[in-house]
Amino acid sequence: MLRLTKKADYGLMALKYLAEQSLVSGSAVVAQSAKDVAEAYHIPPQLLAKILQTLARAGILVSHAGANGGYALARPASDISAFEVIRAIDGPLFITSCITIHGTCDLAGHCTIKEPLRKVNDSITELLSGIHISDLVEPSEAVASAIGGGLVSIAL
Amino acid sequence: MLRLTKKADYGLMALKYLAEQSLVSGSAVVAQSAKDVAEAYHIPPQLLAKILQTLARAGILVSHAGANGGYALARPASDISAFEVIRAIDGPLFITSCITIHGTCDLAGHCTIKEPLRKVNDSITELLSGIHISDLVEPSEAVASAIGGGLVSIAL
DNA sequence: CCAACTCAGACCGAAACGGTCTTGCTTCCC
DNA sequence: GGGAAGCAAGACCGTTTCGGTCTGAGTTGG
Repeated sequence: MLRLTKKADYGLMALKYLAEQSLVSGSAVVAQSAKDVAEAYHIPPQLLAKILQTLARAGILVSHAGANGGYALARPASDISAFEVIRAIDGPLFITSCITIHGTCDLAGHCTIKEPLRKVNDSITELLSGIHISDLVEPSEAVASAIGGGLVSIAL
Repeated sequence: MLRLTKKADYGLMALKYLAEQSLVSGSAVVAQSAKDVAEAYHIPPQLLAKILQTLARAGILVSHAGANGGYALARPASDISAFEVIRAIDGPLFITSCITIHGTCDLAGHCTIKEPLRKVNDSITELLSGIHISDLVEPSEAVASAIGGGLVSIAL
C-alpha cells in the first residue's frame, strides 16, 4: 500500500528515457515514438502510449503525429518534478481518504486523525516536488546537491 | 493515489480512541469493545472488528474475549508508530512496484528509476515511524517536540 | 494521393478494496 | 449451569480501480 501505480512508474521511466535521448541528440528535439520507449523497457506499448497521452494532455510532453512522429519533453528535464508527473497520471495524491478534493472529511466532526496526517501528506508532496526528471538521468553521485539542503521538516 | 486505505484510517482512529480511553481511566487498562469504538466514529462495526483483529494479531492490541471484553493497547501509545500500524493493516509499503518483497525489480536490468524512488520510499518510512499514537492524542501544539529535530533528509 | 505510421479514445477482464453475513468459541453474570 | 455479551475467523459479494487490449481517426512523407 501507499504504492505508486505501475502507470506512474512507467511514466517516470519514459520521461527519463526521453530526457536521455534529447541529451545525446544535442539541442535538437527528436520525438520518440511510444513504441520505441516501450521496447526499450519491455513494457506493453499500448499501455505506455496511453500514459504518454495523459502526460501530453498535462503539458509535460508534446506529441507529434504522423510518420516519424512521437513524443518529446515539453520543458527541460530539470523543470519537470516527479510530483507533477505522478499527479498527472494517478490524480491528486491524498494520503488519507479523509482529505478529499473538497477538503471535507466524510466523518466531518469525528475524524480527529486528519490534521496530523495532513502534515505527512504535505511532507511527501514537498519531497516529490524536489525531485526532477533530470535527477533521474544523472549518475546518482552527482545528484545529492540537486536537492540542495534537501531537508523536509515535519512538525505536527 | 499514494493513498492510505480506509482500513488504515479506521485503525489509526481506533488506536487514538483507545489511547484516550486509557488516559481518562487512569492506569487501569479498560478494554473497549469494537462496537463502542465503531459507534464513536460512525464506522461499520464489523469492518472495524476485522481491523482490530488484525492489529491484535500484529501485537499492537490485546484482545479479551467474553462479556466486558474488548481491545486495549498492548503497549504505551508513545511506543506505537503510525508506520507499524499501517504496515500491519495494509501490508508492507513500497512506493514503487519495482521494489518488491524480494527486492528485485520486475524489469531487472531496465528499471533505472528504482534507486531514486527507493530513497523517497525510505524517507516516507522514516517519516511515519516518527509519528506515534500518542502524538495524535495530544493537542497539536504540544506535539512538535515529539518529533524532536524531526528532519528527514533526502539525498538521492 | 496514397500508404504507412502515429496518436487517441473506447473497451474489457482481473484484482483489490470496502463492507456484510454466518458460525463458533470465551468469558462473565445471574 | 445457562444464557447473554463479546471476540475470532472465515466465506461471501458488490464496486471501484488498475492493468492491459483493441479499434478508429488524423498526419506526415513520398
